[in-house]
Amino acid sequence: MKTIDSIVQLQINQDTYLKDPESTELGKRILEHSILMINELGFDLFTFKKLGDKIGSNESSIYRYFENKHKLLLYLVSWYWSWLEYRLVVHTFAIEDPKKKIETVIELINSLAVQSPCYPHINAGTLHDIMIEEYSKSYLTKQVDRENREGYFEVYKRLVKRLEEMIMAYSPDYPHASSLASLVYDGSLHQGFLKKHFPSITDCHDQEARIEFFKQLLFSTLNNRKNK
Amino acid sequence: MKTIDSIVQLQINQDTYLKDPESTELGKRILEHSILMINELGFDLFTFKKLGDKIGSNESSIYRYFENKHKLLLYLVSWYWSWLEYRLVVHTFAIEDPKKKIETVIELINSLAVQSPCYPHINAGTLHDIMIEEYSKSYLTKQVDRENREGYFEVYKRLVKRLEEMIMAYSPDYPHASSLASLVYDGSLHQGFLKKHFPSITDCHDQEARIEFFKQLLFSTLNNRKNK
DNA sequence: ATTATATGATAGTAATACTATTATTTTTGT
DNA sequence: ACAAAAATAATAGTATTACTATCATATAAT
Repeated sequence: MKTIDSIVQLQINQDTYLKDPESTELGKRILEHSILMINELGFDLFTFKKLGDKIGSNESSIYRYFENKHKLLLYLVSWYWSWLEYRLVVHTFAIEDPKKKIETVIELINSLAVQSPCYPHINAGTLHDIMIEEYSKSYLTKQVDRENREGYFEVYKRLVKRLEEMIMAYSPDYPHASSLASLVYDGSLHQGFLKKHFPSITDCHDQEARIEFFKQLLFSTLNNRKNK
Repeated sequence: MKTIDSIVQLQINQDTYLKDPESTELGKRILEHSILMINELGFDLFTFKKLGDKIGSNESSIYRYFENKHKLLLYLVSWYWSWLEYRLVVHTFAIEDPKKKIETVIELINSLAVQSPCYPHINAGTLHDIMIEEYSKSYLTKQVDRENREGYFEVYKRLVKRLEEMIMAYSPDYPHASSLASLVYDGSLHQGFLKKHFPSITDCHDQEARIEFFKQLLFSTLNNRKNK
């Protein structure tokens, strides 16, 4: 019997691509190897030319799938958040206890990425590394406001709002639920970066430590407020 | 009588520049207008050619001060952190109460940048905006480990450690002092970005709200631990 | 067998991120 | 005031990037 995960299709914003990369073999090769290459070279040194050479295809063919590498990054980022959102919903839906719900979210955000059976060409672990090293570049641009209006960041904002709602369910009188929620998402990736490159300014040297850190942070903040 | 701030010279890592931009008029013009231009165009579209045109100087002359625009960004970032470090030390040195010390740091990090009288050509407000929009790009590179070894991020790490020490003085048994400290620095800039571009996922719509948010976050976390 | 459609190969453009060389101006030391 | 040194400007040139355009070929669908 198939697991639920292996029948799930993720919806990615159609404006990120010209031609759906999931619809062809070449498209999937583009996704697979762009993830590996961005991780190897870094986003700045990654080019469609190099990717074409790697997969034995032509630069011009890749341009038929993605307008440019920025859009490809937006695609990958959306894919990552969509996959996390799916797992988050599945894992928290049936939970009644608001505290347990929040704990589960923190665990999911900070766990090493789980591979999706439906997308064997997308290496979730490598994609998670890209999120740590390159994610900010997808929104630290001069076009961020236009792209935001055009809906490129919807999944991410929805994810933050889901956590925000859980926080409000747990502590209705806490006044900074959305800042706290966005802090957990951004902070988790940032602590992941520090662990790799600036270990002297973080104590979260593995995912367990990170989970502990954020759980304690969040519940102290909320409980303290409660008793106020 | 001169204020103390107007006799202070900031020490910037000498490897960020080829020729000290503070030593000449042209150097100061480079600093002044690079800040304005990076803010206007964004770091990605900013080039030495455009800067040269703007200040009526030649591209090649700018290359004599900075190896490339990445090094210039490292310079500006170091300048920002150095100026904050200086103000932080001055404002907290004489404070005895560990709680008051931490509160002061959070206020300084989240206050609109104060102009340095010694550096009229460096617009601290604009530089703060650059920190919000471009700072991450200074370390999200493939050379980050080498550059870290070469000392380019020392001021920043020292700043984090200063807050870390204050946290430990306040709560010696808290196990995540450095992660909490780095979270405050990174989180403050990130909340600043959200306010500008993704206002729906933050409640910190002005600096007072941000200060309140981080103070409450930090002291709840630490106090909860204390009573444990 | 014909025709769409997808992919590949090639060429070309403007901009970027420089390096190198030479000319001109400014500063300074005597 | 003048020569030497230092700083800056002007010009040219290179490899790479980020594309666009055109045309050829392979594959699939009717």
